[in-house]
Amino acid sequence: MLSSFFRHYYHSEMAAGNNYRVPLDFHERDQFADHSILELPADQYLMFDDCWVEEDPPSDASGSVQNPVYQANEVVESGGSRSSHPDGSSRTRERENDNERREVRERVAFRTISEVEVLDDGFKWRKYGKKMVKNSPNPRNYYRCSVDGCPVKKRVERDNEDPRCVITTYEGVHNHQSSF
DNA sequence: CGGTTTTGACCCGCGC
DNA sequence: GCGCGGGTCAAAACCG
Repeated sequence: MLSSFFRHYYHSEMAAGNNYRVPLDFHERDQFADHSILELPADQYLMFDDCWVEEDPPSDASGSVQNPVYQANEVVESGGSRSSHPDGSSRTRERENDNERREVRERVAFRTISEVEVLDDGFKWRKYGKKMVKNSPNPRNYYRCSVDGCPVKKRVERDNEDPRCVITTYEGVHNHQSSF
């Protein structure tokens, strides 16, 4: 399940007064351009359906929660069954037997209005690559969680159209706590 | 000195 | 097979 780092991400960003736009159904596409985008004001919380159940539940979510949003797909192992998805917002991609290449892979992408490219989300990241992307003057940066054995990766790039935005994509689930 | 960044090379899947 | 796009490796440079 998506875990606490998303929350940290949001909290830190909200503290900074930023707005979010969350792409839906992200994992189906390769480009961001086609995504349907949900915008939310900085004072609203997001909730990824089952994601923040573990540790410190909803003291914060209590209020208005906007529904959201996004949840990525195939998962597995380790968390045990994923709950089926409530509102049909997410894709269920039935890949029938995909050759057991099941790694834990969950992906979430955020588009954030921010001057800074790397936002502090409570985790330590080590950069391992940088690429120029097609149709964009901006490079894309690849990061891996510094904690050893942790499979989480993230990629950061500045939005092509609307350079005020930074697109951050997280992939995977941390196997440890954040440093907060 | 240990961890991180940099950066070109490499690798892999896909379409032609 | 080849080229292209996207993702990763790894060695050297860098930095606290």
